[in-house]
Amino acid sequence: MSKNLTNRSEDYSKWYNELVVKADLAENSSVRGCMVIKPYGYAIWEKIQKELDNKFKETGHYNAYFPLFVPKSLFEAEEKNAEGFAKECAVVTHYRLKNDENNPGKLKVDENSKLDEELIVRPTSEAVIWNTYKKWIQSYRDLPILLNQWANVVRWEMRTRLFLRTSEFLWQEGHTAHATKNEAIEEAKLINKLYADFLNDFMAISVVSGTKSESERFAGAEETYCIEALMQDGKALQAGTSHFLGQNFAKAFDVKFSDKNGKLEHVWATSWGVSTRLMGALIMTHGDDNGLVLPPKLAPNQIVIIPIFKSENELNNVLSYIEPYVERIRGLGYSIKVDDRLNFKPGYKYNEHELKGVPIRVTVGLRDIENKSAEIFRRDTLFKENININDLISKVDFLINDIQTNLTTKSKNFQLNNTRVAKNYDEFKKLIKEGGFVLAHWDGTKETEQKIKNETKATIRCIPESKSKSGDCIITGNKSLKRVYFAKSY
RNA sequence: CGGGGUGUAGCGUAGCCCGGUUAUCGCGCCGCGUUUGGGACGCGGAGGUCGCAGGUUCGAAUCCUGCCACCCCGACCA
Repeated sequence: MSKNLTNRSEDYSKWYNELVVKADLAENSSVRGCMVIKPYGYAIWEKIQKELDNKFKETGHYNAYFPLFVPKSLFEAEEKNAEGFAKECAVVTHYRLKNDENNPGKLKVDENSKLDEELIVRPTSEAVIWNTYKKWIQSYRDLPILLNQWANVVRWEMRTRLFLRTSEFLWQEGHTAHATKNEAIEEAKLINKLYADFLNDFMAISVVSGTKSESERFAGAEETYCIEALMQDGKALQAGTSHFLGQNFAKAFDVKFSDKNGKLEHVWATSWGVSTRLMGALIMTHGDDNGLVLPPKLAPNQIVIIPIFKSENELNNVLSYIEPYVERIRGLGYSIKVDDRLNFKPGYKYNEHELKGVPIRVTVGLRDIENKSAEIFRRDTLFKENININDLISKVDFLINDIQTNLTTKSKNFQLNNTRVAKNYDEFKKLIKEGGFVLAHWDGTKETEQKIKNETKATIRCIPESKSKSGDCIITGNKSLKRVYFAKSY
Protein backbone atom coordinates (compact mmCIF):
# COMPACT_ATOMS: atom_id res chain seq x y z
CA MET A 1 0.00 0.00 0.00
CA SER A 2 2.82 2.45 0.67
CA LYS A 3 3.46 2.23 -3.05
CA ASN A 4 0.28 4.21 -3.60
CA LEU A 5 1.32 6.91 -1.23
CA THR A 6 3.79 8.74 -3.40
CA ASN A 7 4.74 12.04 -1.92
CA ARG A 8 2.93 14.35 -4.24
CA SER A 9 3.21 17.52 -2.20
CA GLU A 10 5.77 18.94 -4.62
CA ASP A 11 3.48 18.31 -7.58
CA TYR A 12 0.54 20.11 -6.05
CA SER A 13 1.99 23.49 -6.88
CA LYS A 14 1.43 22.98 -10.59
CA TRP A 15 -2.27 22.46 -9.98
CA TYR A 16 -2.55 25.33 -7.54
CA ASN A 17 -1.58 27.68 -10.32
CA GLU A 18 -4.87 27.16 -12.10
CA LEU A 19 -6.79 28.26 -9.02
CA VAL A 20 -4.63 30.55 -6.97
CA VAL A 21 -1.26 32.23 -6.90
CA LYS A 22 0.81 33.39 -4.02
CA ALA A 23 0.04 37.01 -3.33
CA ASP A 24 2.68 39.30 -4.74
CA LEU A 25 2.77 42.05 -2.16
CA ALA A 26 5.31 44.80 -1.76
CA GLU A 27 8.90 43.63 -1.82
CA ASN A 28 9.64 44.28 1.81
CA SER A 29 6.19 43.48 3.08
CA SER A 30 6.18 41.26 6.11
CA VAL A 31 2.80 39.83 5.20
CA ARG A 32 3.59 36.32 4.06
CA GLY A 33 1.50 33.47 2.85
CA CYS A 34 -1.45 35.38 1.48
CA MET A 35 -3.01 34.10 -1.71
CA VAL A 36 -4.76 35.58 -4.70
CA ILE A 37 -7.69 33.42 -5.72
CA LYS A 38 -7.96 33.47 -9.50
CA PRO A 39 -11.36 33.51 -11.23
CA TYR A 40 -11.33 29.77 -11.91
CA GLY A 41 -10.49 29.02 -8.28
CA TYR A 42 -13.09 31.47 -7.05
CA ALA A 43 -15.73 29.85 -9.23
CA ILE A 44 -15.11 26.64 -7.30
CA TRP A 45 -15.26 28.48 -3.98
CA GLU A 46 -18.61 29.98 -5.04
CA LYS A 47 -19.96 26.51 -5.75
CA ILE A 48 -18.90 25.42 -2.29
CA GLN A 49 -20.46 28.54 -0.75
CA LYS A 50 -23.73 28.14 -2.55
CA GLU A 51 -24.18 24.50 -1.67
CA LEU A 52 -23.26 24.98 1.99
CA ASP A 53 -25.45 28.06 2.21
CA ASN A 54 -28.44 26.03 1.06
CA LYS A 55 -27.70 23.36 3.62
CA PHE A 56 -27.39 25.91 6.42
CA LYS A 57 -30.68 27.51 5.43
CA GLU A 58 -32.42 24.14 5.22
CA THR A 59 -31.39 23.56 8.83
CA GLY A 60 -32.74 26.92 10.01
CA HIS A 61 -29.64 29.09 9.90
CA TYR A 62 -29.37 32.70 8.71
CA ASN A 63 -26.47 34.65 7.33
CA ALA A 64 -25.22 37.81 9.02
CA TYR A 65 -22.08 39.90 9.08
CA PHE A 66 -20.02 41.17 12.01
CA PRO A 67 -17.06 43.58 12.13
CA LEU A 68 -13.50 42.75 11.16
CA PHE A 69 -12.05 44.53 14.20
CA VAL A 70 -12.23 43.18 17.71
CA PRO A 71 -11.30 45.57 20.53
CA LYS A 72 -8.67 43.96 22.72
CA SER A 73 -10.89 44.08 25.80
CA LEU A 74 -13.50 41.96 24.05
CA PHE A 75 -10.92 39.65 22.63
CA GLU A 76 -9.40 38.84 26.00
CA ALA A 77 -12.72 38.25 27.76
CA GLU A 78 -12.79 34.51 27.18
CA GLU A 79 -9.41 33.63 28.58
CA LYS A 80 -8.73 30.28 26.99
CA ASN A 81 -9.80 31.47 23.56
CA ALA A 82 -7.67 34.59 23.86
CA GLU A 83 -4.67 32.64 25.06
CA GLY A 84 -5.01 30.18 22.20
CA PHE A 85 -4.99 32.85 19.53
CA ALA A 86 -2.80 35.51 21.18
CA LYS A 87 0.38 34.45 19.41
CA GLU A 88 -1.06 34.84 15.94
CA CYS A 89 -2.95 38.13 15.97
CA ALA A 90 -2.57 41.14 13.73
CA VAL A 91 -3.05 44.26 15.86
CA VAL A 92 -4.14 47.72 14.73
CA THR A 93 -2.53 50.40 16.85
CA HIS A 94 -2.94 53.61 14.78
CA TYR A 95 -5.54 55.05 12.47
CA ARG A 96 -3.67 57.68 10.45
CA LEU A 97 -0.60 58.30 8.29
CA LYS A 98 1.14 61.55 7.52
CA ASN A 99 3.82 62.86 5.18
CA ASP A 100 7.33 62.01 6.26
CA GLU A 101 9.17 65.35 6.30
CA ASN A 102 12.57 63.60 6.16
CA ASN A 103 11.53 61.47 3.22
CA PRO A 104 9.62 63.41 0.56
CA GLY A 105 6.93 61.37 -1.14
CA LYS A 106 6.87 58.80 1.68
CA LEU A 107 4.37 58.34 4.46
CA LYS A 108 4.80 57.43 8.08
CA VAL A 109 2.53 56.54 10.95
CA ASP A 110 1.18 59.60 12.72
CA GLU A 111 2.07 58.97 16.35
CA ASN A 112 -0.73 61.29 17.40
CA SER A 113 -3.25 58.83 16.00
CA LYS A 114 -2.44 56.08 18.48
CA LEU A 115 -5.57 54.22 19.51
CA ASP A 116 -6.46 54.17 23.19
CA GLU A 117 -7.40 50.55 22.80
CA GLU A 118 -5.79 48.29 20.22
CA LEU A 119 -7.98 46.52 17.68
CA ILE A 120 -7.40 42.87 16.85
CA VAL A 121 -8.05 41.77 13.29
CA ARG A 122 -10.37 38.84 13.91
CA PRO A 123 -8.72 35.43 13.90
CA THR A 124 -12.25 34.14 14.62
CA SER A 125 -15.39 36.01 15.65
CA GLU A 126 -16.64 34.47 18.90
CA ALA A 127 -15.77 37.54 20.93
CA VAL A 128 -17.38 40.18 18.78
CA ILE A 129 -20.44 38.03 18.16
CA TRP A 130 -21.02 37.09 21.79
CA ASN A 131 -20.64 40.71 22.78
CA THR A 132 -23.52 41.35 20.38
CA TYR A 133 -25.58 38.38 21.54
CA LYS A 134 -25.54 39.85 25.03
CA LYS A 135 -27.73 42.64 23.74
CA TRP A 136 -30.04 40.36 21.80
CA ILE A 137 -30.82 37.72 24.40
CA GLN A 138 -33.07 38.16 27.41
CA SER A 139 -35.61 35.36 27.36
CA TYR A 140 -35.76 31.72 26.31
CA ARG A 141 -38.07 33.06 23.60
CA ASP A 142 -35.02 34.76 21.99
CA LEU A 143 -33.35 31.38 21.58
CA PRO A 144 -31.99 29.67 19.68
CA ILE A 145 -29.99 32.11 17.57
CA LEU A 146 -28.58 30.30 14.57
CA LEU A 147 -26.26 32.58 12.60
CA ASN A 148 -23.54 32.11 10.06
CA GLN A 149 -21.19 34.56 8.41
CA TRP A 150 -19.01 34.34 5.31
CA ALA A 151 -15.89 36.31 6.05
CA ASN A 152 -12.15 36.59 5.93
CA VAL A 153 -10.00 36.09 9.01
CA VAL A 154 -6.34 36.62 9.74
CA ARG A 155 -4.03 34.30 11.63
CA TRP A 156 -0.39 35.30 11.65
CA GLU A 157 1.06 31.84 11.23
CA MET A 158 4.74 31.10 11.69
CA ARG A 159 4.76 28.99 8.59
CA THR A 160 2.22 29.21 5.83
CA ARG A 161 1.27 26.86 3.05
CA LEU A 162 -0.81 27.83 0.06
CA PHE A 163 -4.47 26.84 0.56
CA LEU A 164 -3.86 24.90 3.74
CA ARG A 165 -2.56 27.60 6.03
CA THR A 166 -2.55 31.09 4.56
CA SER A 167 -2.25 34.16 6.79
CA GLU A 168 -5.59 35.45 5.58
CA PHE A 169 -8.29 33.06 4.50
CA LEU A 170 -11.94 32.96 3.53
CA TRP A 171 -14.33 30.83 5.51
CA GLN A 172 -17.77 30.55 6.94
CA GLU A 173 -18.20 30.62 10.69
CA GLY A 174 -21.41 29.63 12.38
CA HIS A 175 -22.22 30.92 15.88
CA THR A 176 -25.26 29.65 17.68
CA ALA A 177 -26.84 30.29 21.06
CA HIS A 178 -29.10 27.81 22.85
CA ALA A 179 -31.21 27.46 25.97
CA THR A 180 -29.99 24.01 26.90
CA LYS A 181 -26.76 22.13 26.95
CA ASN A 182 -28.26 19.25 25.06
CA GLU A 183 -29.60 21.42 22.28
CA ALA A 184 -26.17 22.99 21.78
CA ILE A 185 -24.46 19.62 21.67
CA GLU A 186 -27.01 18.42 19.12
CA GLU A 187 -26.34 21.52 17.01
CA ALA A 188 -22.58 20.93 17.03
CA LYS A 189 -23.13 17.30 16.04
CA LEU A 190 -25.65 18.24 13.35
CA ILE A 191 -23.21 20.58 11.68
CA ASN A 192 -20.36 18.10 11.85
CA LYS A 193 -22.61 15.57 10.14
CA LEU A 194 -23.64 18.21 7.60
CA TYR A 195 -19.97 18.86 6.83
CA ALA A 196 -19.18 15.17 6.50
CA ASP A 197 -22.09 14.65 4.11
CA PHE A 198 -21.19 17.75 2.14
CA LEU A 199 -17.63 16.58 1.59
CA ASN A 200 -18.71 13.10 0.69
CA ASP A 201 -21.74 13.86 -1.50
CA PHE A 202 -20.69 17.12 -3.12
CA MET A 203 -16.90 17.19 -3.11
CA ALA A 204 -16.48 13.41 -3.35
CA ILE A 205 -14.09 13.44 -0.41
CA SER A 206 -14.41 10.66 2.12
CA VAL A 207 -13.82 11.64 5.75
CA VAL A 208 -13.73 10.12 9.19
CA SER A 209 -15.58 12.04 11.86
CA GLY A 210 -15.58 12.17 15.63
CA THR A 211 -14.18 14.33 18.40
CA LYS A 212 -10.79 15.85 19.12
CA SER A 213 -8.62 14.97 22.08
CA GLU A 214 -8.32 17.64 24.75
CA SER A 215 -5.00 18.94 23.49
CA GLU A 216 -6.24 19.27 19.89
CA ARG A 217 -9.46 20.95 20.95
CA PHE A 218 -10.42 24.49 19.89
CA ALA A 219 -9.34 27.13 22.42
CA GLY A 220 -12.38 27.81 24.58
CA ALA A 221 -14.40 24.74 23.57
CA GLU A 222 -15.72 21.95 25.80
CA GLU A 223 -15.82 19.54 22.89
CA THR A 224 -14.61 19.77 19.32
CA TYR A 225 -16.21 17.62 16.62
CA CYS A 226 -14.22 17.27 13.43
CA ILE A 227 -13.94 15.68 10.05
CA GLU A 228 -10.58 14.44 8.83
CA ALA A 229 -9.73 13.56 5.25
CA LEU A 230 -6.78 11.53 4.03
CA MET A 231 -4.68 13.02 1.26
CA GLN A 232 -2.97 10.97 -1.45
CA ASP A 233 0.43 11.28 0.18
CA GLY A 234 -0.89 9.64 3.35
CA LYS A 235 -1.19 12.77 5.48
CA ALA A 236 -4.43 13.71 7.20
CA LEU A 237 -6.11 17.07 6.72
CA GLN A 238 -8.58 18.62 9.14
CA ALA A 239 -11.36 19.61 6.77
CA GLY A 240 -13.90 21.09 9.15
CA THR A 241 -14.66 21.56 12.82
CA SER A 242 -17.72 22.13 14.95
CA HIS A 243 -17.38 23.16 18.60
CA PHE A 244 -19.60 22.79 21.61
CA LEU A 245 -18.54 25.86 23.60
CA GLY A 246 -20.49 25.15 26.76
CA GLN A 247 -21.28 28.31 28.69
CA ASN A 248 -17.74 29.66 28.44
CA PHE A 249 -18.53 32.56 26.15
CA ALA A 250 -21.85 33.30 27.82
CA LYS A 251 -20.04 33.61 31.13
CA ALA A 252 -17.23 35.69 29.67
CA PHE A 253 -19.67 38.11 28.05
CA ASP A 254 -22.38 37.81 30.68
CA VAL A 255 -25.07 36.51 28.36
CA LYS A 256 -28.03 35.26 30.43
CA PHE A 257 -31.64 34.45 29.67
CA SER A 258 -34.67 33.77 31.85
CA ASP A 259 -36.19 30.37 31.36
CA LYS A 260 -39.91 29.51 31.57
CA ASN A 261 -39.78 29.68 35.35
CA GLY A 262 -38.14 33.09 35.34
CA LYS A 263 -34.80 31.68 36.44
CA LEU A 264 -31.68 33.35 35.00
CA GLU A 265 -29.23 31.06 33.28
CA HIS A 266 -26.17 31.36 31.03
CA VAL A 267 -26.65 30.63 27.35
CA TRP A 268 -25.12 27.56 25.68
CA ALA A 269 -23.02 28.03 22.55
CA THR A 270 -21.57 26.41 19.47
CA SER A 271 -19.31 27.61 16.69
CA TRP A 272 -18.23 25.85 13.50
CA GLY A 273 -16.43 26.51 10.26
CA VAL A 274 -14.89 25.41 7.02
CA SER A 275 -12.48 27.42 4.93
CA THR A 276 -10.74 27.76 1.57
CA ARG A 277 -8.67 24.87 2.86
CA LEU A 278 -11.42 22.73 1.35
CA MET A 279 -10.07 23.66 -2.05
CA GLY A 280 -6.69 22.30 -0.99
CA ALA A 281 -8.41 19.11 0.12
CA LEU A 282 -10.10 18.89 -3.25
CA ILE A 283 -6.85 19.20 -5.15
CA MET A 284 -4.96 16.76 -2.98
CA THR A 285 -7.75 14.18 -2.93
CA HIS A 286 -8.55 13.97 -6.63
CA GLY A 287 -5.56 15.40 -8.48
CA ASP A 288 -3.49 13.13 -10.72
CA ASP A 289 -0.43 13.51 -12.91
CA ASN A 290 -2.44 15.39 -15.53
CA GLY A 291 -3.67 18.00 -13.07
CA LEU A 292 -6.91 18.71 -11.27
CA VAL A 293 -9.83 16.33 -11.31
CA LEU A 294 -13.07 18.04 -10.36
CA PRO A 295 -16.20 16.22 -9.26
CA PRO A 296 -18.97 17.30 -11.70
CA LYS A 297 -21.05 18.84 -8.91
CA LEU A 298 -18.52 21.57 -8.26
CA ALA A 299 -16.82 21.95 -11.63
CA PRO A 300 -17.37 25.50 -12.98
CA ASN A 301 -17.38 23.96 -16.46
CA GLN A 302 -18.75 20.45 -16.47
CA ILE A 303 -18.41 19.87 -20.18
CA VAL A 304 -16.08 21.41 -22.73
CA ILE A 305 -16.47 21.02 -26.47
CA ILE A 306 -13.39 21.11 -28.70
CA PRO A 307 -14.22 21.78 -32.34
CA ILE A 308 -11.67 20.56 -34.88
CA PHE A 309 -11.31 22.79 -37.92
CA LYS A 310 -8.89 23.94 -40.59
CA SER A 311 -10.63 27.17 -41.50
CA GLU A 312 -13.22 29.52 -40.04
CA ASN A 313 -15.67 28.09 -42.51
CA GLU A 314 -15.09 24.61 -41.14
CA LEU A 315 -15.38 25.95 -37.60
CA ASN A 316 -18.79 27.39 -38.42
CA ASN A 317 -19.91 24.06 -39.86
CA VAL A 318 -18.82 22.26 -36.72
CA LEU A 319 -20.49 24.86 -34.51
CA SER A 320 -23.83 24.59 -36.25
CA TYR A 321 -23.58 20.79 -36.15
CA ILE A 322 -23.10 20.82 -32.39
CA GLU A 323 -25.30 23.77 -31.46
CA PRO A 324 -28.62 21.97 -30.91
CA TYR A 325 -26.89 19.49 -28.59
CA VAL A 326 -25.19 22.27 -26.65
CA GLU A 327 -28.55 23.95 -26.14
CA ARG A 328 -30.18 20.76 -24.93
CA ILE A 329 -27.33 19.98 -22.52
CA ARG A 330 -27.55 23.52 -21.19
CA GLY A 331 -31.29 23.00 -20.86
CA LEU A 332 -30.63 20.07 -18.55
CA GLY A 333 -28.85 22.49 -16.22
CA TYR A 334 -25.27 21.50 -17.02
CA SER A 335 -22.56 24.07 -17.63
CA ILE A 336 -21.01 23.60 -21.03
CA LYS A 337 -18.38 25.61 -22.82
CA VAL A 338 -17.35 25.57 -26.47
CA ASP A 339 -13.63 26.21 -26.81
CA ASP A 340 -13.51 27.85 -30.25
CA ARG A 341 -10.27 29.74 -29.72
CA LEU A 342 -8.44 30.05 -33.01
CA ASN A 343 -4.92 30.41 -31.70
CA PHE A 344 -4.60 27.05 -29.94
CA LYS A 345 -4.38 23.60 -31.42
CA PRO A 346 -6.65 20.82 -30.18
CA GLY A 347 -3.83 19.03 -28.36
CA TYR A 348 -3.08 22.15 -26.37
CA LYS A 349 -6.73 22.56 -25.45
CA TYR A 350 -6.98 18.94 -24.35
CA ASN A 351 -4.10 19.39 -21.99
CA GLU A 352 -5.32 22.68 -20.65
CA HIS A 353 -8.77 21.39 -19.78
CA GLU A 354 -7.31 18.28 -18.23
CA LEU A 355 -5.10 20.47 -16.08
CA LYS A 356 -8.20 22.41 -15.05
CA GLY A 357 -10.07 19.22 -14.25
CA VAL A 358 -13.06 19.60 -16.58
CA PRO A 359 -15.02 16.35 -16.07
CA ILE A 360 -16.19 15.74 -19.65
CA ARG A 361 -14.66 16.68 -22.96
CA VAL A 362 -16.37 16.29 -26.31
CA THR A 363 -14.41 16.56 -29.56
CA VAL A 364 -16.22 17.20 -32.82
CA GLY A 365 -14.79 17.64 -36.33
CA LEU A 366 -15.72 17.26 -39.98
CA ARG A 367 -15.21 13.52 -39.69
CA ASP A 368 -17.97 13.44 -37.04
CA ILE A 369 -20.36 15.48 -39.15
CA GLU A 370 -19.88 12.87 -41.85
CA ASN A 371 -20.34 9.92 -39.49
CA LYS A 372 -22.96 11.53 -37.22
CA SER A 373 -20.61 10.90 -34.31
CA ALA A 374 -18.64 12.60 -31.54
CA GLU A 375 -15.69 11.70 -29.34
CA ILE A 376 -16.32 11.82 -25.61
CA PHE A 377 -13.68 11.74 -22.87
CA ARG A 378 -14.00 11.46 -19.10
CA ARG A 379 -11.41 13.13 -16.92
CA ASP A 380 -11.50 10.75 -13.97
CA THR A 381 -10.47 7.59 -15.84
CA LEU A 382 -9.03 9.29 -18.95
CA PHE A 383 -11.23 6.94 -21.01
CA LYS A 384 -12.11 8.08 -24.52
CA GLU A 385 -14.72 6.68 -26.89
CA ASN A 386 -16.58 7.44 -30.11
CA ILE A 387 -20.33 7.61 -29.85
CA ASN A 388 -23.30 8.29 -32.09
CA ILE A 389 -24.17 11.99 -31.87
CA ASN A 390 -27.75 11.06 -31.01
CA ASP A 391 -26.48 9.41 -27.82
CA LEU A 392 -24.58 12.50 -26.72
CA ILE A 393 -27.22 13.89 -24.35
CA SER A 394 -27.84 10.62 -22.53
CA LYS A 395 -24.12 9.88 -22.41
CA VAL A 396 -23.37 13.27 -20.85
CA ASP A 397 -26.20 12.79 -18.39
CA PHE A 398 -24.82 9.39 -17.46
CA LEU A 399 -21.21 10.57 -17.12
CA ILE A 400 -22.04 13.54 -14.92
CA ASN A 401 -23.45 11.13 -12.35
CA ASP A 402 -21.01 8.33 -12.96
CA ILE A 403 -17.90 10.48 -12.56
CA GLN A 404 -19.27 11.93 -9.33
CA THR A 405 -20.02 8.45 -7.98
CA ASN A 406 -16.72 7.05 -9.16
CA LEU A 407 -14.72 9.78 -7.42
CA THR A 408 -16.67 9.29 -4.21
CA THR A 409 -16.05 5.56 -4.29
CA LYS A 410 -12.41 6.02 -5.13
CA SER A 411 -11.93 8.38 -2.19
CA LYS A 412 -13.74 6.02 0.16
CA ASN A 413 -11.67 3.04 -0.98
CA PHE A 414 -8.46 5.00 -0.67
CA GLN A 415 -9.34 5.87 2.89
CA LEU A 416 -10.29 2.31 3.78
CA ASN A 417 -7.21 0.83 2.12
CA ASN A 418 -5.00 3.24 4.01
CA THR A 419 -6.52 2.81 7.45
CA ARG A 420 -4.79 0.10 9.42
CA VAL A 421 -4.83 -1.22 12.95
CA ALA A 422 -1.69 -1.22 15.09
CA LYS A 423 -1.62 -3.85 17.83
CA ASN A 424 1.51 -2.58 19.54
CA TYR A 425 3.82 0.42 19.50
CA ASP A 426 6.45 -1.14 17.22
CA GLU A 427 3.81 -1.89 14.65
CA PHE A 428 2.35 1.59 15.16
CA LYS A 429 5.68 3.25 14.41
CA LYS A 430 6.11 1.19 11.27
CA LEU A 431 2.60 1.96 9.99
CA ILE A 432 2.82 5.67 10.74
CA LYS A 433 6.03 5.84 8.77
CA GLU A 434 4.25 4.34 5.78
CA GLY A 435 1.43 6.89 5.96
CA GLY A 436 -2.34 6.80 6.23
CA PHE A 437 -4.61 6.48 9.26
CA VAL A 438 -3.54 4.17 12.02
CA LEU A 439 -6.14 2.95 14.49
CA ALA A 440 -4.73 2.21 17.90
CA HIS A 441 -5.75 1.97 21.54
CA TRP A 442 -4.93 4.97 23.68
CA ASP A 443 -5.31 5.39 27.41
CA GLY A 444 -6.88 8.83 27.06
CA THR A 445 -4.06 10.78 28.70
CA LYS A 446 -2.26 13.87 27.42
CA GLU A 447 1.08 12.36 28.39
CA THR A 448 0.68 9.35 26.15
CA GLU A 449 -0.55 11.50 23.29
CA GLN A 450 2.44 13.82 23.67
CA LYS A 451 4.91 10.96 23.83
CA ILE A 452 3.56 9.51 20.60
CA LYS A 453 3.67 12.92 18.94
CA ASN A 454 7.25 13.55 19.99
CA GLU A 455 8.47 10.17 18.89
CA THR A 456 6.51 9.66 15.66
CA LYS A 457 5.09 13.08 14.69
CA ALA A 458 1.67 11.43 14.59
CA THR A 459 -1.26 13.09 16.35
CA ILE A 460 -4.71 11.92 17.28
CA ARG A 461 -6.77 13.14 14.38
CA CYS A 462 -10.10 11.99 15.63
CA ILE A 463 -11.81 9.89 18.25
CA PRO A 464 -14.58 8.08 16.37
CA GLU A 465 -18.12 8.01 17.70
CA SER A 466 -18.68 4.39 16.84
CA LYS A 467 -18.20 1.90 19.62
CA SER A 468 -15.38 -0.53 18.99
CA LYS A 469 -13.83 -3.11 21.27
CA SER A 470 -11.94 -2.00 24.35
CA GLY A 471 -8.31 -2.98 24.75
CA ASP A 472 -4.92 -1.95 26.11
CA CYS A 473 -3.10 1.29 25.32
CA ILE A 474 -0.16 0.64 22.98
CA ILE A 475 2.12 2.75 25.18
CA THR A 476 1.11 2.24 28.80
CA GLY A 477 -0.94 -0.94 28.54
CA ASN A 478 -3.68 0.81 30.51
CA LYS A 479 -7.32 0.29 29.71
CA SER A 480 -8.62 1.88 26.48
CA LEU A 481 -12.30 2.10 25.58
CA LYS A 482 -11.79 2.21 21.83
CA ARG A 483 -9.27 2.67 19.09
CA VAL A 484 -8.63 6.23 17.87
CA TYR A 485 -7.35 7.55 14.54
CA PHE A 486 -3.71 8.60 14.44
CA ALA A 487 -1.91 10.14 11.46
CA LYS A 488 0.68 12.62 10.44
CA SER A 489 -1.16 15.71 9.39
CA TYR A 490 -0.86 18.91 7.41
C1' C B 1 13.06 31.68 16.35
C1' G B 2 16.81 27.10 15.44
C1' G B 3 18.98 23.73 11.07
C1' G B 4 19.66 23.45 5.65
C1' G B 5 19.16 25.62 0.73
C1' U B 6 18.17 29.36 -3.05
C1' G B 7 18.03 34.43 -5.29
C1' U B 8 20.11 36.00 -13.07
C1' A B 9 13.69 38.73 -18.33
C1' G B 10 6.64 37.13 -16.91
C1' C B 11 8.16 31.65 -15.72
C1' G B 12 12.09 27.92 -15.61
C1' U B 13 17.40 28.19 -16.02
C1' A B 14 23.31 28.23 -17.75
C1' G B 15 27.43 30.96 -16.17
C1' C B 16 29.91 31.59 -10.11
C1' C B 17 34.49 27.02 -7.84
C1' C B 18 39.09 29.36 -11.44
C1' G B 19 36.90 37.74 -12.18
C1' G B 20 37.92 39.70 -18.56
C1' U B 21 33.97 40.95 -25.58
C1' U B 22 27.38 42.84 -26.31
C1' A B 23 25.08 37.65 -19.62
C1' U B 24 23.22 31.53 -21.89
C1' C B 25 19.25 28.54 -23.28
C1' G B 26 14.01 26.97 -23.19
C1' C B 27 8.85 28.42 -22.42
C1' G B 28 5.84 32.60 -22.78
C1' C B 29 5.05 37.60 -25.29
C1' C B 30 4.75 40.87 -30.25
C1' G B 31 4.76 40.75 -36.06
C1' C B 32 4.28 37.91 -40.74
C1' G B 33 3.41 33.26 -43.12
C1' U B 34 2.29 28.10 -43.08
C1' U B 35 -0.51 24.88 -39.71
C1' U B 36 -4.96 22.73 -36.61
C1' G B 37 -8.30 14.62 -34.70
C1' G B 38 -3.10 14.76 -28.23
C1' G B 39 1.02 20.36 -25.83
C1' A B 40 2.66 23.12 -34.21
C1' C B 41 6.66 25.14 -37.31
C1' G B 42 9.72 28.88 -39.92
C1' C B 43 11.60 33.82 -40.12
C1' G B 44 11.93 38.48 -37.63
C1' G B 45 11.41 41.27 -32.86
C1' A B 46 10.73 43.19 -27.75
C1' G B 47 11.98 42.21 -22.83
C1' G B 48 17.67 42.41 -17.67
C1' U B 49 18.86 47.71 -11.40
C1' C B 50 22.38 39.48 -12.34
C1' G B 51 17.96 40.22 -4.53
C1' C B 52 19.94 45.04 -1.91
C1' A B 53 24.12 47.92 0.14
C1' G B 54 29.13 48.38 0.86
C1' G B 55 34.21 46.59 -0.13
C1' U B 56 38.57 44.36 -3.04
C1' U B 57 40.18 45.18 -8.29
C1' C B 58 42.25 48.42 -14.22
C1' G B 59 37.71 45.35 -14.47
C1' A B 60 32.57 41.91 -10.31
C1' A B 61 26.68 37.96 -11.94
C1' U B 62 31.47 35.66 -10.39
C1' C B 63 35.75 37.17 -4.70
C1' C B 64 34.82 39.45 0.62
C1' U B 65 31.36 41.71 4.45
C1' G B 66 26.56 43.03 6.00
C1' C B 67 21.43 43.04 5.11
C1' C B 68 16.76 41.41 2.75
C1' A B 69 13.51 37.94 0.62
C1' C B 70 11.87 33.14 -0.60
C1' C B 71 11.81 27.57 -0.18
C1' C B 72 12.39 23.00 2.77
C1' C B 73 12.81 20.72 7.81
C1' G B 74 11.41 21.71 13.28
C1' A B 75 8.16 24.49 17.26
C1' C B 76 2.67 26.56 16.05
C1' C B 77 -1.96 25.88 13.39
C1' A B 78 -8.60 25.60 10.05
